[in-house]
Amino acid sequence: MEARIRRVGGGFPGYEGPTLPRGLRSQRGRSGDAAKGHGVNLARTGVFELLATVAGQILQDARSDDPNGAKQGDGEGARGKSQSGMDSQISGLDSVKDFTSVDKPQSSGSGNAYAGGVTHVSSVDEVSVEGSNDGESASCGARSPAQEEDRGAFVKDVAVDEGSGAVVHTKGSAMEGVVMAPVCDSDMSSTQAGGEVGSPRCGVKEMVQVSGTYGGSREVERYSTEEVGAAATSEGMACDTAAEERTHAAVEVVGEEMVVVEAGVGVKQASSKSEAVVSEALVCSKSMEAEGVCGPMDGGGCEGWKRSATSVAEMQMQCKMSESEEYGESAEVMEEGEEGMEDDDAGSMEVEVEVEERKVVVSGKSKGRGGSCGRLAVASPGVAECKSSRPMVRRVMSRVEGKFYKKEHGYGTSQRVHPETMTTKLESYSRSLKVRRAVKVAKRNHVGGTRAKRQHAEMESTDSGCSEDCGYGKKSYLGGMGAYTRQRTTRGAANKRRKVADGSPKTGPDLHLSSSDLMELEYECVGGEPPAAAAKIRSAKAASVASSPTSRSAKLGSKKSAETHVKLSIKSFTVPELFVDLPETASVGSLKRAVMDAAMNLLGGGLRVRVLMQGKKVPDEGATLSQIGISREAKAESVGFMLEPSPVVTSSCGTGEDPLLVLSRAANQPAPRYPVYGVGGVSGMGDGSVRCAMKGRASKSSGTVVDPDPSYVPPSASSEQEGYVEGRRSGVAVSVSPEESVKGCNKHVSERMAISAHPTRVAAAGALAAIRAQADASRRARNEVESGCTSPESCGQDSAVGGSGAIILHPGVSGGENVGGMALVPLRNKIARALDNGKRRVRRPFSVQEVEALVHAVEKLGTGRWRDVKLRAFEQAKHRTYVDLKDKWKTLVHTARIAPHQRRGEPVPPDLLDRVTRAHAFWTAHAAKQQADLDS
DNA sequence: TTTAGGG
DNA sequence: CCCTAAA
Repeated sequence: MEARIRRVGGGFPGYEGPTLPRGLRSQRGRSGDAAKGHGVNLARTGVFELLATVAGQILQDARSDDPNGAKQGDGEGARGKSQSGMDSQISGLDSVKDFTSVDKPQSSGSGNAYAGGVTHVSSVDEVSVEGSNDGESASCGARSPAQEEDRGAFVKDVAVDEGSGAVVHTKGSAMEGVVMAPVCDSDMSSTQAGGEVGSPRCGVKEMVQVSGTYGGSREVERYSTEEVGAAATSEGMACDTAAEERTHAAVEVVGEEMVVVEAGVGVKQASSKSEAVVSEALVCSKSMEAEGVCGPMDGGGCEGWKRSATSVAEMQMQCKMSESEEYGESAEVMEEGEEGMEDDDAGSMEVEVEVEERKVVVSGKSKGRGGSCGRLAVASPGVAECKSSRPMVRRVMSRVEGKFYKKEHGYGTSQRVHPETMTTKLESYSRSLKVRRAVKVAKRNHVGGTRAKRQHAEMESTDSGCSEDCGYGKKSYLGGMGAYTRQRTTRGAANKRRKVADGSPKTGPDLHLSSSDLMELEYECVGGEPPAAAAKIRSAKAASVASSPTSRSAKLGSKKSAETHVKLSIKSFTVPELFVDLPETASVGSLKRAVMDAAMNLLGGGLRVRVLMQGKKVPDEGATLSQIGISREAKAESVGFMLEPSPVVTSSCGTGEDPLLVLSRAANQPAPRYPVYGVGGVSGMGDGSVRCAMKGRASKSSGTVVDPDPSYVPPSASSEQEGYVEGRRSGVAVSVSPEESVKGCNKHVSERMAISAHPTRVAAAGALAAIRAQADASRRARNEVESGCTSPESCGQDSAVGGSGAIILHPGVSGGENVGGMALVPLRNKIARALDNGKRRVRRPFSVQEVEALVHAVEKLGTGRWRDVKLRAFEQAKHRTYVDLKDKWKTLVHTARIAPHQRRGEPVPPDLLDRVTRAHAFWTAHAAKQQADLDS
């Protein structure tokens, strides 16, 4: 009886949350699948990113050459499509900056009409917005394919990079270095991605933001602007970062109501002169009504400029457009007669930002409805500090709607916050070194406290690249096939039955490694500078710990610090031979593509990382590094890594025996999805990460759980440090879930290769050469100002290679498993549906952020409109179907009713459960009433 | 395809 | 999460 009636309400009385943009409905036409089809290219990209991640530093030089380029996500080249550019924003994070005092601009521009929505933050140094426009960079990863879709969702993450030169500069006056970065939130919902799911970009370190959001997070959006100090300082490498200095300012908007501005200032050398820069970001949040500044436009979404926003004006236009969309939605809503409250507009927001004790830079208040555009100005008072490697953790207290959320920010990191969940903590840090890409972000959020533990996975962890579902960044742990625990349903009785399986989760499962985490770990190893990244992480954790009950992370962190770290520099991976078959008449471009395809397919088929010592495969997965000979004293040369196809067998993940890490799932894996990116933006949550399930190992190895999907940010980047990973990637976490990624983001990626013997073939060497050539080319291109990639493909390739820079194929060394003399033929399909194979999807527990997003959406939409809930809050979370959301709601309702000690899994904040209870009661009553009315 | 529910 | 009946 309930069903169907519910549509009417606009929100239940108790619901006070900000309203989300509803533009989604308009999408109704799109079938659920809409999401499914995007991003073909992305998929590829994602794969590459994975490789990149894994590979780590290859091609460093390339990067080092161009600072700007470095930022980008690179791997994405594939994406050819436009959107990618934006994502990268995060990348730049690493750079260190100082705050220099800048005061200028506060006033600038602010004259806007928006009702109070303007916040000014002034940051020192020049601020530029970094949008990764570069074609190359295209780190799209961050964004989930979904994001790319119509909606403008992405906008959020847009950053304009000056470095790229042409790009956006609007006002450019260098002098001021002011850059306007418009942000649009097209819809709250869509945004997240960055997360997610976005993007999940796989493992993109830099991309954190993306969509990770999970699902949904549209509500929170984050913008970050980075500036590259054009100025002089480029040389000061001391800080390790690259020459360029950047200032990173991120603004997050949650829902409409909240705007958080995060200003990260890279530390630059003190000596360097810092010029005050002001960055202003225009944020058009949907909430902000178009009324004000932005005029309505017809939909176009912000997407347009993601890629190459050329001018501010355009951006603004975009904003407008996006806004209009929302409007449209509202209108629609009205038509439907929802009485509810559209909270969207209402509310006031205050943001307080505390930067390293420096002062609150921003404090703004915006009030509901009126503000169409908010402008943020960041002023950074202090002088910069340079702590080189150390990440600074800043806490930002944001008060939204009377609630405070703490956020911690690492240097340069920008993350997306899950829309609804303010609690997400993001931390991004960038490592300097030559390679900046190392930046990662680990986010963690927990309101209640996450119990996830993170361990140093050492070599084991690898999936970095993996998962990002578009948007969310969460970590999921893989229980392993066997370990998989069945979710409890709301029914109480059910619990008992399946308990057997559950046991594991609690014990070991707590540990979650997010892809981002993994990345970090790797870096730690590689960089050896535990201090920097590690420290950051630690600090972040510590901070997070404070808020979370469980202090595991803290423990881990401390423990970790005590250990001796091994520094490894991975220059290349050995991969199985790849053969491509081309006619002599084929063009070089064809060759490149063929190679790329081969590589991608290989990846798509699932790769594992094998550790080689003295050229021999390391068999014992459980052995410590020191046991197998990897120690500080050991020669780096003795250690090698090899990428090999993961076994077709399902167990790749679960098998603990092999020291291989599965980068991507084997085809037969349950969900071979590769998350490409997280979301865009914040949403970063994009999901895209691929999750590698490290089955069983979690407990054994201590918690190495890989969470594939950091990307999604539920709202965006909800990657949690511990709990999730969002791929988060750098600022935003994006997590990708393998499955989703495939589905949503990259369908094609998942293809597998079949091998067939073929007479003519081009040796891998040739392929490698081609790849390298491309990498070089891409590198160069990067340096150039803006590279427009004309052809998506080529672009994609380049970026993928160069950006991720990671993978280099070595023909000579083929792992034992190579297929000799065969041509790789991709088999398409298949991966996508694990279920078809009878496999169960990998379990991906909802993160607090996701829960928050879900609750928020349900408060507004009610139960019985799961599709709308999905679109509204989890559009970018490809792995969350409306059925999943419905199921989750069911479990939440149940959870709220049982005693806390009976609850399992990551604790859901009491306040959230209260909201669940209230919303459930409200909507149940509402449905009953509706039914009664009908009956009568 | 969505919704609603049982499992 | 899965599976399915209904719609």
